[in-house]
Amino acid sequence: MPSLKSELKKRGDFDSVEQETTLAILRTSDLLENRLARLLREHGLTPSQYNVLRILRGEGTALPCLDVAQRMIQVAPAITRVVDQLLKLDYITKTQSSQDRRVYMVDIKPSGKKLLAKLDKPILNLHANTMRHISQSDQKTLIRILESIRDRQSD
Amino acid sequence: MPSLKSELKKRGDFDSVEQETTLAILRTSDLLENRLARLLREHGLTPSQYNVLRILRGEGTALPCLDVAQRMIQVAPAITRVVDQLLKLDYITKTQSSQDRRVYMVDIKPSGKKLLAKLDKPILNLHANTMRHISQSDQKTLIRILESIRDRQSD
DNA sequence: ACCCGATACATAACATGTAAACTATCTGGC
DNA sequence: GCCAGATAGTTTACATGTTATGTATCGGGT
Repeated sequence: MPSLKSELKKRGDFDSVEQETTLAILRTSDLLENRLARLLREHGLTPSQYNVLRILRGEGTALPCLDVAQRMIQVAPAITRVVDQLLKLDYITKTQSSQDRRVYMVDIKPSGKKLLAKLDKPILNLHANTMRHISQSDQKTLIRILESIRDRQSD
Repeated sequence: MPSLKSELKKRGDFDSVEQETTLAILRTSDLLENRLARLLREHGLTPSQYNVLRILRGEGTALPCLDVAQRMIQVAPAITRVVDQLLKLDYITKTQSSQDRRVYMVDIKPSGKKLLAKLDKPILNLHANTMRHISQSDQKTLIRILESIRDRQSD
């Protein structure tokens, strides 16, 4: 563990470098989430709905609800509702599996794919714009450090 | 709370380094948020409630609701409810200002300060543990890059 | 064949974020 | 003074995340 005590004294608002790092990540994430949410809202989608569609398009085949949940790092109840929403919006299908009747397979419809296709470029632009002042080298550094933070976690 | 962080690395034709950077930030933030939320929950607090208490303790004096909201980068309606919750929990006070009767000042009570004092060390430990494998130098790099991402945003 | 634990979802209850509309109050210009 | 517009908060409606709990179904061991 790094030298906590030496840093404790003059850190101003922060109790430790670790805390400052954490807050920096949380704040930045919040900013990015909001920007993405705003863009998606213009197209009538929420971030969760968008993520489900992205997963289904990426997979290229129908998936059980829980598989979608797993890829979104989310819990079952959240998926149930998002799937319901997307069904209402007519972007996906949901069919009970005949092999295992507990399972419901969801798949993206052409209308969903069309919507995603319309979103691809604006979203790419959004991300490019957000990072336009950050060098590729800094971005790679960022990715590397963040990855090591995530990978080293036990739970 | 999921805890299964499958790092799927699929590169679509519209992916980019910028997008990867964004996703890295969002995923890491999600992880950190969840860990903090779990710790706070053990003490009966939500992250929002904790943040309000932290702000009030840090300020050292009563604040108008909207000032609290501003510091949390949140919108008014969210604050109204969190303040209500904290009132019910008896951790804060809320009094109408006599100068401007539209304004309601909120302040932390001794019970709130006591709770925060109990939380300080566990939270410090949590952050330290999360970052235990990350060098101080990497953390500072991280903070610098994230800061420049946030600072360069127009909105 | 039957029961019991595991699995896939769904539902309920709660907290929070967002936008939009509403109330109360203040303030500047007339 | 009075009124129009701004400001502080609240309320409402909606989507989502969380935990706890319920329901249907599957599957293995006896």
